[in-house]
Amino acid sequence: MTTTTARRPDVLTRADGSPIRALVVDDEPNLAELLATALRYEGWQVEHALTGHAAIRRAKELDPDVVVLDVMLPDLTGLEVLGRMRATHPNVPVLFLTAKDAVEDRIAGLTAGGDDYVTKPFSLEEVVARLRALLRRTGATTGHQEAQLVVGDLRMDEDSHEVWRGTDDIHLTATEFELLRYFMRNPRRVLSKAQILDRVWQYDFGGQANIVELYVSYLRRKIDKGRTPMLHTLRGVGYVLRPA
Amino acid sequence: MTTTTARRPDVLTRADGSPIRALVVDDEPNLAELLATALRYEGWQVEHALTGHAAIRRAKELDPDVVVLDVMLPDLTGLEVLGRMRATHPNVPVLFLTAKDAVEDRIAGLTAGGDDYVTKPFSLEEVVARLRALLRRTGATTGHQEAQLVVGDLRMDEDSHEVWRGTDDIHLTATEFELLRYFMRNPRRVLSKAQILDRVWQYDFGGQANIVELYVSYLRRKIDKGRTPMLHTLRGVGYVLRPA
DNA sequence: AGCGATCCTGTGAACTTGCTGAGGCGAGGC
DNA sequence: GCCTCGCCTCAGCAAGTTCACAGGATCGCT
Repeated sequence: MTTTTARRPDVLTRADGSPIRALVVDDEPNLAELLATALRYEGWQVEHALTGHAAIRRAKELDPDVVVLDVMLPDLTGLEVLGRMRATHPNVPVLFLTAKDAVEDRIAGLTAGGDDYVTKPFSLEEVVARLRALLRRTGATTGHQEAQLVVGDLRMDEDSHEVWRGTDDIHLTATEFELLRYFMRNPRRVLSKAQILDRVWQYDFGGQANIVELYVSYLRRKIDKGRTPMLHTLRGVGYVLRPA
Repeated sequence: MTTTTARRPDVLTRADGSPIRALVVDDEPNLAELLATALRYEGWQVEHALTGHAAIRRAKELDPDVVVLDVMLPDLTGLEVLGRMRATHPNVPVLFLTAKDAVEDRIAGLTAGGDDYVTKPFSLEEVVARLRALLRRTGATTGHQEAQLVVGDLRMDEDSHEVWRGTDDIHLTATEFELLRYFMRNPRRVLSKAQILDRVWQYDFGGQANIVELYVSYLRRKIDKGRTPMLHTLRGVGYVLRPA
């Protein structure tokens, strides 16, 4: 329970093999904690800051590989923080968090430098996926594979959102895609419905738990139908994706 | 972890392969930051100066390959800066930024030497495209291709603004052209509506977000109608241009 | 076998997202 | 000054997606 590395086949690291350093900037402690936990679980080293000024200061000390930045901070706007941070770290990629309905929450320029953003409420899988995409682009290294996830004859390209089983390509909706990505990032590992709900659905989802069963059912129809099944149910425990 | 190169197939570099050096001169910090971010994303090394005097000084030290110069600076006029800069760097190409309603004869004088200008508010794609055009003329090199972009049987000549699909030539309006250029510079890559809006529309565009859908619809009518579609929608994610 | 718990999936409603026709507005050409 | 063209808004429709619900199937246990 001490080591936090090599839990998964696809841990990203810095070029020298040391852990990715992430800086989370959000003034909402619960949300920041949620994010920090998820990122630590990726094997990354996480710091967090509550204000724009604190963020700029921490960035100087930490020299982070990636920054998660709420655009609505008590003291500075996202663009201001970005500008000041870019003065010392011109290339660090930033993932912005914005409210969905912040009416004309001017996002202008936020993605101009290849940065990205997600709207609240988000799912952790999505945040992690986008951070990984940003890191891949700026040269963090993974043991072996690149933007493709492969389990058995199942293949997923995270960048283009394409999925194949063998030679057939498979069209998935956004939610189905995220669910499958979660499975593919955790092959041969049993995932409970609660875990799935926490990772794949938005953090404020308040619906029925059987939504997971429903989507597993959709997925099976698309990836297992007429083939050797890869998605298995462990009654009372959860689901597992196993190579055929 | 600091490398910003080789993200795209068409990165411009200096003759010896080192990154392009750009100097951005504008007294408006947000705008300068926006430009710097976009140019860094092109893989260039960017410095910026807030005043004419600072610009002249930085130019001497930096020996830039290209300069982006606001004609309205607090201390000197564009012409003055240009003159002094040309004393030390007679050939460096300059892209001027001017207000829409600037006096035209002034600009005529400024661009006489093969330089170029764009009016504010501009779109990042336009600025980048013009800078690339200036650099091409002064001998910066790109890996392989020249002023032509090719994706599948789609072909675009950036200099002449001509576009062909197969043997048919296609007439596009200015906005359609920029949108397609953005797609063609990022083939097989999913582009979100936000990214597109950020890059292709003017930075102060405050209108309806569905303008992107509208123009994608126009583009499809012109390049995909009656053919194998190349422009695909990924619901909830964005659009992607894929060779047929 | 029988029983409860668990899981699967068809149905349909609500909602979201994307597409496109109609039309207003302004700039530029004639 | 009129006409054309390009840019854009708006609104309605179409299609795709998400989700609740509930009845039926399956499983594990006794």
